[in-house]
Amino acid sequence: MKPIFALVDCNNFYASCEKLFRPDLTHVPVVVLSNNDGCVVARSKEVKALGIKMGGPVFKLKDEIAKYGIVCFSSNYALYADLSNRIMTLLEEEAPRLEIYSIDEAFMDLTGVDSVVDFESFGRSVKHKIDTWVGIHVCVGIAPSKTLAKLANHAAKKYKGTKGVVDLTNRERQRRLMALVEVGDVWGIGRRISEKLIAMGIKTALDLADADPKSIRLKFSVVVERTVRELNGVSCIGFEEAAPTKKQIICSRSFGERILEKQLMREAICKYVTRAAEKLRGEKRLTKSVSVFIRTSPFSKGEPHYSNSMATELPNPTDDTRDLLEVAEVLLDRIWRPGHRYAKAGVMLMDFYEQGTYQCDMFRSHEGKKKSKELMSVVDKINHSGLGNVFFAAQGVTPQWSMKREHLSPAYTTRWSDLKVVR
DNA sequence: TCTGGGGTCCTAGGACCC
DNA sequence: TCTGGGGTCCTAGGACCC
Repeated sequence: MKPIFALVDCNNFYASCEKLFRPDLTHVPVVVLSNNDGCVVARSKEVKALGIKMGGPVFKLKDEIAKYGIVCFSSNYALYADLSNRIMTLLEEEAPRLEIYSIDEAFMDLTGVDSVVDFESFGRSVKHKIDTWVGIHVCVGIAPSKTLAKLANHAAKKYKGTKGVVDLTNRERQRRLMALVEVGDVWGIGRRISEKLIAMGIKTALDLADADPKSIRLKFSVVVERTVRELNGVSCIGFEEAAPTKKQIICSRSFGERILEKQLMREAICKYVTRAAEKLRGEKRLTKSVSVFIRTSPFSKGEPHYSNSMATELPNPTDDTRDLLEVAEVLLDRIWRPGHRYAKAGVMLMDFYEQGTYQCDMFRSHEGKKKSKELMSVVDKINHSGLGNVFFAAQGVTPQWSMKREHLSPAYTTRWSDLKVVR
């Protein structure tokens, strides 16, 4: 049977989450900022209507923010993740199979569903449920490939008449829509490739669908060839129900203030190592490779730039924070150059092994490994319980370098004291 | 003064081997 | 003077996504 996909995508997700608990902001333009309150990462529909672009640095938007009374929020990932979980849980009840694609969108496998109910009615009932049970509005696009489902969702968002649901299983309808969509709006076609396509005279999604897949492959890559086939209703990107295991883990941050002292940088690196190790244990994996990078701001003029990274192999795969801290500090010693104003640093883990599959060397006792496992699981348990926070002293107690979050909303859904009160 | 963070996949080219 | 062919592995860089 030919597969059918639905893409459910939340409207202006982060901005909608912030508005959910602030009815006074219902029709007010709202933006959500990146870490350090640096760039705009989400916009409410009022802000989009003002023509304000995604990703722009906030300091360049100061005039517009004042002029239109735009309300700014620092990103509050605990809130967004919690609302995302509620939505995904409801979606799981609706479809036999669900692929959670990102924090605010998921693919549903609707293959065969039309023997029970037509696709559009199905989409409408899903939308109604999320809209009313969670209060976050979603759009639904339905089509025989993921790329077309993305396109259908794009149309559901753009055209009011669709009321948020588009069934794009009909070929004629697919072609009519594709003729209206710019090639750069197709999933998988970014800025670089769309520039090249336009120069070749391929301007719309339909032009791309009608291009010869073989010659597209020669000029670009198999990835773009796949997109051409997907636009023609041939599903090349399959359904992935289980989240694939991670191949690398990165923890990096820009600093709230520039770092000049090595001791402060050491604290930051230790903090990132600790977080990365927690994620690694969450993935139930061991790592054999650690890398550390530090850099000055690429934007600052009139000061020397410095950027460096270094990686190392561990003798044995590990998930013990202490092992990782030890090598990370050595790496930092080797790349640290005094006299720079550092803006960002990070830690990357890669080369993962499943727990229990690696042949360990004979110098590390079995007893030692067991102790390490127990210690790490106690640390993780305490930190997840909300009862307290234990950490390694190396990361510092009161970091001066932590990020700026001057417009943070309360933890409405994850902290008792921040619960919304209705009077 | 102030420009995010975390991922994946593909390709080309070099090193090395027989 | 003549200077192959085929394969693998690794890495860096580019491109994309949310």
